[in-house]
Amino acid sequence: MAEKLRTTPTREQLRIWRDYIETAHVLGMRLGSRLQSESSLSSGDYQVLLALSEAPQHTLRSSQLAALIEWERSRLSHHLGRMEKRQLIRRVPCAGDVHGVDVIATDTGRDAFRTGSVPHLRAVRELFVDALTPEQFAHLDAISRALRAHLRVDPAEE
Amino acid sequence: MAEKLRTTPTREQLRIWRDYIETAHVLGMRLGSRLQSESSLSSGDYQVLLALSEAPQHTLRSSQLAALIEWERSRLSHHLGRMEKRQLIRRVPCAGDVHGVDVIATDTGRDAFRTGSVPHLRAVRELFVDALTPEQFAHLDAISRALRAHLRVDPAEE
DNA sequence: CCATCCGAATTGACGTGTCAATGCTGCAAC
DNA sequence: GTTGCAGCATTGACACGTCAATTCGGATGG
Repeated sequence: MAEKLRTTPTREQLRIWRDYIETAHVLGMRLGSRLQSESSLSSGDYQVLLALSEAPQHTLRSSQLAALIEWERSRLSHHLGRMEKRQLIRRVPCAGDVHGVDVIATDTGRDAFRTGSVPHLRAVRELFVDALTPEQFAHLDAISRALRAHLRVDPAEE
Repeated sequence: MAEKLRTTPTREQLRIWRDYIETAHVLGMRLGSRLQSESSLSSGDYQVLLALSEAPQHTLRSSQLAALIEWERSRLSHHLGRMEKRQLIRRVPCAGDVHGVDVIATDTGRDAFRTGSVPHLRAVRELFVDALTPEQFAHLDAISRALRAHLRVDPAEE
C-alpha cells in the first residue's frame, strides 16, 4: 500500500549515468587527441576555426562568435588570446563599433583547419558513427533532446 | 552502381554527435555545480571520497584508488594535493611498502561526503533519471556499451 | 556638466587535467 | 659493490574553464 517514494536513483540508474558521462568524456578526449596529433589543433581551436571558416571574410565579431559556438565570453576571450599567440587568428578593433572586436582567421589558422578537418570528420565516423546502428542514432538523438528539454525547465520544477 | 564510399559523417550524424557530447558535458557541469553549492565538493572530490568511504578504515593505497576510479596517477596526485590542503584527506607513507602512500579520508572529508551524498544523488535523479523513460535507459545503456566496446578495439581496426 | 549605468570585451585568480620529466628505493645482473 | 632497471608517486609546465572584478567609451537623466 505505502509505495516507497524513491528520491535517489537505483544502482542500475546510477551505473547508466556514470557510463553515460564517462563514455562521452572519453570519446571527447580521443577525438581531441587525434585532432591534436593530426593538425596541432585542440577541439576548442577547431570549433572557433570552423565558425570562422563559414563566415564571410573568415571574420566574426567576438560576440557573434561566442553566440554561434555557445561559449561564455570570458572563455572565448581566454581562448582567443591563446590562439592569437599561436598566430591562428587575429583580433582587430571593429570599425563602426567602438567596443567590439573582429576575429579573423589567419592563413595559418585556415591551413590548420583545412588540414585537420577531414581527418577529424573521419575520426568522428570511426569512433562514433561506426559504433552505432541507425536505430541507436535515433534513440540517442531522442535521449539528448529529452535531457536538454528537461534541463531547460528543471531549475523551476519539482 | 558505383556506391559512394562515405568516409565522413552526414550532417545529421554530426549534429547527433555534437548534441551527445554537449549534452553530457552540460549535465556534468550542472551536477558539479549543485554538488559544489551543497557541500563545497567538486565532482572529483566526490569520486575520491566515495571510493574512500567504501574502503576499510576509509583508507586506500594511492595506486588502488587510482585504479578504482580510473584516474591517471598524476591527475590523482595533483588532486590529492589540493584535497589535502583543504583537509579532506591525509596522505601517510604506507607501512610495509616503502613506496606507496595510504590515502585516508579525514573527519572533515567524511562529513562533507555525507553532507553532499544525498543531495547529489537526488540531483542525479532530478536532472537525469527523471528526464528519461525506462526504454530510453535501456537504449542509452546499450549505446554506451557499444561505444565503449568500439573504443576498445578501434585503434587497431579500420 | 556630472554621475551613473550599460554593453563589449578583457583580466586575474584559481581549480582542474595532461604530458613529460624527476625522485626515490629496492632488487637483479654482473 | 655498483650499475641499472622497475615501480610508485610527485612535480613542473602548460592548456583549459569558471567566476568575479575591471576597463572603457557611449547613452541617459538630473
